[in-house]
Parts: sequence; structure tokens; C-alpha cells
Amino acid sequence: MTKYSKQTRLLVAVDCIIFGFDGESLKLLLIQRGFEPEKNKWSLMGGFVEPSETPETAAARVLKQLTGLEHVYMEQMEVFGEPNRDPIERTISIAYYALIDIRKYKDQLSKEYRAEWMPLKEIPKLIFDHNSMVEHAKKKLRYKAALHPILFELLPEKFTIPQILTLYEGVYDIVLDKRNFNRKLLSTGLLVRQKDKDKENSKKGAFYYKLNKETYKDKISSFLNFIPNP
Amino acid sequence: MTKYSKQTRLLVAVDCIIFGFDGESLKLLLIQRGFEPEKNKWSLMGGFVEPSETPETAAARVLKQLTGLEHVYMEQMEVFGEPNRDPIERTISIAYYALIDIRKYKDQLSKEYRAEWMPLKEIPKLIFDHNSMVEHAKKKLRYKAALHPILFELLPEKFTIPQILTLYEGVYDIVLDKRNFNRKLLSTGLLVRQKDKDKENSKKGAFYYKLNKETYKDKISSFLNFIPNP
DNA sequence: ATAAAAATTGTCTAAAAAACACTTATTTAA
DNA sequence: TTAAATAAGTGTTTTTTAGACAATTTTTAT
Repeated sequence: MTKYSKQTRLLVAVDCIIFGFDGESLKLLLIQRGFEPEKNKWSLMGGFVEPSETPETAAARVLKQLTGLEHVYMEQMEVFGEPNRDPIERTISIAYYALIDIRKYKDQLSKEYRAEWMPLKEIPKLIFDHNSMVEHAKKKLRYKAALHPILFELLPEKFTIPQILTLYEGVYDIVLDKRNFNRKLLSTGLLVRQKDKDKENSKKGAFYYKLNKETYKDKISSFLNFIPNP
Repeated sequence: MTKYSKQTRLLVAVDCIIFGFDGESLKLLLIQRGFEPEKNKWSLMGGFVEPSETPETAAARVLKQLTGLEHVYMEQMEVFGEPNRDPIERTISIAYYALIDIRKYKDQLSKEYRAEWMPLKEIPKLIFDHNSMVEHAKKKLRYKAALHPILFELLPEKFTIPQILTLYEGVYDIVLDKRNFNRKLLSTGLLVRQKDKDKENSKKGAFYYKLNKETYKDKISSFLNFIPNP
């Protein structure tokens, strides 16, 4: 029956690096742990993989507990498995990153947890190897977004081109030429211009766009080269 | 002390998708299991992560047991965690892929295991979800090699340009224009022409090249676009 | 009416990719 | 020795894409 009886079983966790955008800057959703060990320390949201769950399911559950969100863009990133990464007991952690439009769920953040959006540029010291996870996630996000249109997952359903520009500039910490960016973006065929404008951020107002979901599904896995020399 | 006492521990394994090239076609290193369960079935090489090991260490150990090889190009791919993927007992598997020059190690394959190089186009039914792992690895290899010069890991120290061309054509199952490919390859500055020629494959003979290790380290993570519309 | 602020639009230049075919070196067979 | 066969090696033109660069439009506030 149990053919693997001599093997050691290990704790398996998931940790979620949750990126959010509020129209101005990129942020990470962090929690202040309300319990020992490492009480009051800042941390990524995580949890253990339960017997009936896939790691993906576990990550989705963890995300839902914290944010109330389901069906969010989430991708498996990397396994962190240093034997001593968790000082309490050896735990292998599968890291996921998620992309969220902050405004859409501002009031849904579970009050059970002390969760907070923190600017990506001001991340505090986190527990265990979580800072390293965040660095890896930033790198992976930059890599992926340079080639695939995933950053739209951070925006509301209707968005403007200046908003996307700000987002890309934030993710890569660069300044882009808006004329060239505009042309490149529209040439993908991903965007559909709406008739109304966003008048909140300028006098003239900027046209809203929506994603063309058909084209989006096709192009999510093709190479689009949004960023020069990524 | 044990703060996580209520959590379930799981078996954690590594499985290696080992790609090899012999100058003609891409192959995978598979083993025929010599023990139950699934005795005599074809399988990837795998093993359990031991208490003192990182998953990377475990994957390297497994690779060494099978091939005698160390310091091989190996990359973490993806976690496979379906609760029922292993019918004996729940096991989470971290999949790695490795790239090897077949000829270099032809005679080193451990006789302890019944290992065999099988053409990538004729992979038999494998145990568990190993066929799915292979598919994911093929996809990942294609993705990565389209942008980064990793396929050199499949070639001997000295190689010819026609050999590389064959390799790329094999990986992507396409025909490339040798003039354009040649120019693109040489323009990377990755190759150093040797004075001698390989006279085995043609009358005229093809110049040997070696990797410029300095340039290689710099460019392994930059985007090179070897393949049109990958 | 005018100034201010941000959105929108277009052209020209440079670089990279793609299409395309002939020449060279060598061996082998007539 | 000469000719045929084989694969390696090399250049040019065209097309496409990326990059640099500035003026105009729309609306609100003074």
C-alpha cells in the first residue's frame, strides 16, 4: 500500500505576491501578522496546501481570504525551498504572483487580516525570505509584461491610454515616448475606443478604451515587445 | 515549538525532463522503472526531496545518479500538484528541465538504471502525469530558447554553424534561412571561430566555433530574438 | 478673451528583419 | 585530369519596425 513509507513528508505552503495599481503607482498587498510566530511583522499572504487542494487552489483560497477576490490573474512563479527558510519547521513554499485593480476591491479587503497596500518602492523588511520572493516577482513581472499584455489585469475594465502609459512607466521605472507608445499599443488591435471620456484627470479628457477580449485571448501568449531592450 | 502541528505534511518530489542532442535530433532521457509500482513502465527520472536538501540539490542529485553528470544546465520549470497525480500517495512534484550534449556522456549513463535516449517525436506513454510534464517542458524550452542562447548547452564545446542550425530547426520544427540565421548568430558576438574544421559531415568541412564565455554570461539573460514570431 | 493643462496626432530617420542566389572548397568517380 | 557532386560560406536589396522629434486640439479656469 504505502510504497513511499521511508520518505520524509514536508510542509508545503503557498505565498502570494499581490501586485496592485491604483492609477498612480504600483503597490503590494502585505499583511501584519496577528499571531506568533513573527507577530506584528509584515509578511506576504500565505497558507498551507491542504490534502484535497492543488497548489493553485490553495493560492486562490488564500487570495480570497485576504481580498474576497476570485478569478484573479494569478501565475505560478517559483518554488522557494531552502531547508531553513522557515525557522519553525521546514516548509517548502510555492510562490504565486497576482495582478489586481486596487480601486475595484478597495473595500473588500478582509478585516480579519491587517492587510495594507504598500508602495512597491517602500516595502519594509518582511519575514523569512519574503523580500527575496518580492524581488523575484518584480523581475518576473517585468520580464513577462515586456512581451505579453498582462498589465491590463491591473487596470479597470475601462481605462485610458495615459493610464496605461503611467502603469508601464511605473513597472519599468522609465519614461516612455507617448507618441511611440501610443502607436505601438493601438497597432496591436487589443484596444477598442469607447465613446465617453475620463474627465477626472484632465480638462480635455482622455478617451476610454476597453480590451478586445477576442484579440486579447489570441495575443496573451504572443510576443508583443512593449518595452525597448527589456 | 511546533507551531504548525495541525498541518498535513506532503511528499515532495522532483522530476527531471532531460533534453539531449546528438547532432541529429532532439531526444529525451527516459528510464524503465525496475521496481514497483509501475514496474517496466517508462518514466522521467525523479526522486524525493530529502530533509537536508533544497529542491535544486535534489534535482541535481537525481541527475547525477542517472547520468553521472554534474554542473549541467538545469532550470526549475513548474510544480505539478494535482492531489491524485500519484495513485500511491499524494506527491507534489517540482519539475526541472536539463540540457545535455548526448555524445559527451554516452557511456556514463548509470547502468543501475535502464535509461535510454528516446527521440522527442516518439515519446511513449509515461507514468503518472509525466507526458504532460514533457509537453510543458517542450513549450518552455521553445519559449526560452527563442530569446536566450541556451541551446548551446546541448552542443559540444566545439561546434559548427550548420550544427546549430540543425538544432534550432529541430527544436522549433521549422526550416530557417541559413544566410539570415548565420548573420544573426555571428552578430551576437557569442561565437569565436576556431582554426580547424569539422570534416566529418561534408567534403568542404565547416569551421568549428567555441562560445565566448564572457559574452555568453552577459547575454544569457538578454533578449536575442533568434526565432521569427516564436 | 486668454492662459493653462493635458490629450492627441504625424513625419522623418535609422536599424533590424526578411527575401533571395551565387561562389567556394573539397572529394570522388568518370 | 577533369568533371560532377555536395555542403559551406558569403552579399545585396527590400520591407518592416523602432526611434527621435513638436505642433495642434480640447476644455476649464482666470
